[in-house]
Amino acid sequence: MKIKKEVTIYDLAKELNYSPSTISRALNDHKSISKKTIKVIKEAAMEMGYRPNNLAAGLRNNKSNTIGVLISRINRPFMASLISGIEETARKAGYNVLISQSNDKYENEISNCNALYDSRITGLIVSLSMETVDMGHFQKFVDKGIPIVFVDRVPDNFNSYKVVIDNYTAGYSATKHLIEQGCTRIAHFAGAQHRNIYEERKKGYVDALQEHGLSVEEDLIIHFKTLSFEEGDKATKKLLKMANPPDGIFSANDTAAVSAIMCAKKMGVDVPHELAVIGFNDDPIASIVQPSLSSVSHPASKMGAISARRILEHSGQNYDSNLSEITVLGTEIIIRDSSLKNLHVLESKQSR
Amino acid sequence: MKIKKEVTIYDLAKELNYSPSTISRALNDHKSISKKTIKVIKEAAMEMGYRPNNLAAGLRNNKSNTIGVLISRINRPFMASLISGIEETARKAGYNVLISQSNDKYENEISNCNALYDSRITGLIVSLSMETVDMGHFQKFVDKGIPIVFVDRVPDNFNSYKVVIDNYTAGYSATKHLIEQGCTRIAHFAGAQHRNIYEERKKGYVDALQEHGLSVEEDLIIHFKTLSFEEGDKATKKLLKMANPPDGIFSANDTAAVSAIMCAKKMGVDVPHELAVIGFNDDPIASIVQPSLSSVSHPASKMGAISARRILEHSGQNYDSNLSEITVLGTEIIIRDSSLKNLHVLESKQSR
DNA sequence: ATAGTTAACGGAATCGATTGCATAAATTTA
DNA sequence: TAAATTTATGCAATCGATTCCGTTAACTAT
Repeated sequence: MKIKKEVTIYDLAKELNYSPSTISRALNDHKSISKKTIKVIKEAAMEMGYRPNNLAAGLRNNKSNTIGVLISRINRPFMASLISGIEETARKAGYNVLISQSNDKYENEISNCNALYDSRITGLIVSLSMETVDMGHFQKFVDKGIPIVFVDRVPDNFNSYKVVIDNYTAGYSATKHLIEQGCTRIAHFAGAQHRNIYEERKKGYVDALQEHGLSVEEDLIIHFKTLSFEEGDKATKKLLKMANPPDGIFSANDTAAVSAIMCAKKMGVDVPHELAVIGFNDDPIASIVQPSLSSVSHPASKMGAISARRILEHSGQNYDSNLSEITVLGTEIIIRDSSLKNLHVLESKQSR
Repeated sequence: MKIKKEVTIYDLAKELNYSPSTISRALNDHKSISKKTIKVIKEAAMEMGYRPNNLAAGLRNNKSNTIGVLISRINRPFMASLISGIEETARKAGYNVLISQSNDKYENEISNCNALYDSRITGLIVSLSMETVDMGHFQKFVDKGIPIVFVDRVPDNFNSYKVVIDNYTAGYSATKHLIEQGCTRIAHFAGAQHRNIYEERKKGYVDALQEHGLSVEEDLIIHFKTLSFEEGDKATKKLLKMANPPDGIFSANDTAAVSAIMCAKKMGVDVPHELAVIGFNDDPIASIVQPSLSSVSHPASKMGAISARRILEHSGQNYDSNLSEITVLGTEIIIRDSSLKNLHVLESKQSR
């Protein structure tokens, strides 16, 4: 197999009798090169099959036109959509996207962080691992002036760009929705409380209860480790066996919410009339499960796009150094069957 | 904000009174450097916070220890798991992963392909876009000796590594399963026939019918464009309204299969007794929908891991140049409620 | 017409790691 | 002990693009 040699700006220079400097400038539309020369050079470059060597340029400029992404897991609907949004935006601007997953392990987050750092990424987009508390591994980026955008799972003790949703309001609204549907004993499937998103969702839940004159019962707040299907199943079983079981559940994610629905059905508990359920994320499963799951929809892809744009803006020319800019996006309560008690009441009235 | 300067091998050389060559060799465990010197240099490197500059090394070696991934869409369960497998394997070997999605557009595939090429990736992992027919854009990789691994959606006219599942057998088995459950008029939701996976699944379907003495009716084979939920809903409606409707459906993906189940329920057709359904991919929704969807499970993450390993092996030293190595993985029929007629028959017999 | 500008381009250093070749020292062999 | 190896290290070119600093020529202003 013959290996073709790559065309460089030196080859172009020789061919066209220009210096490499001129070639380089022409290819970058430098103002001090005449339009005519630029045209000639670009055409020759095209014809000779010239392709820029990003590594060489990166070495010289000490950056690689690459955005690094550091997340917990790729194969979660939210994360996949997030990446999708990042990739789309980045690529349109001619940037590459490097991904790495921590699998929610602090150690992996550190080593991936270092690997991305070594790759001279232009900026870093992070959704923290479940375990992460100390933020030391991100300091080197700050020291080097490399922008970091935290998405969704963000730290509260680190000054940087942040792109989040209003978890508090979402939690409040979801809970309020259940209250409006007539629930009076609402349980909450809470995530790890050192992660902002879960803490805020819980706060919204608590405040909604209190502001509507309902008591907050610790028994009804289940603290999950991973909000998995299994955990949800177990928690639901326990709740429904209580002497005074809840009539509603606000789950901090959809996986656990779906497990609650399925567990309730298995136990002969009617959803939504005996137990109304609302989840979080609006995963694809939410509209498939029966009764379909009400949920809070998350603009995942948009969050990715915005995060990428933050980095592009930061490395652009007209960049206004305001490192702690926080973007808060709205959410939407998607009401489906799992929480719709009122309508049904209405219907049964009509059918009498 | 103060920007810290990076430590290079020259800094180490000056500090330790060695030449940069020695530093470089020591850091790479070159045999011609004494273990003592290596130890001294590595410790100093650690202490001074040295981090290798991948761009410089990449420029010199004309490769970047990076695996490029070119897929249609990230936010599909199968693809997300595939990437997850690639990333995990690559990172363990110290490789980075660059991702790009074509959104199933031929044009995007070409431009992403070029972008990855320009990034001097060590190898490329591809799952073809729905539109791709011509393979010209991959030739430059071959010319440069850069390995390409096609995964899942592979070409049949291009000599390269391939990692696939046995789609024919899977299609055959899925159809056979329906036949064994007593179905006699089995419809097929077929994908774009120029993509190997869909063509082979259909072939398996056709052969299974014929070998079991069932006729192949063109009316029962619906050719989809994207196998979306909407398409599936429409197709199911049409099928069930036929004078002689099918009693089984083998769908080439789960999305369309789920839509069939939901459509049938809406139309009052009992699944599985009046209509048995089996899908493909074993997406998370398969176990959530009711009745739960039988499906063919795809070892997505494993396929990703194997693909990555192919590239690592290729660029390793003891590489045996056998460019057309094809890996075929097995699949598993996951039987759930949507296709289980026999058991039910048994149960109803017992209950008499 | 002469000084002052501007436009268009070239020279050469630079980014940081790698490596073929050369050399010096240490060790073994004859 | 001289010669032949082996071991450990240094020199300097190289990868390809970028950019600071000139330099020349053409052009403008006074």
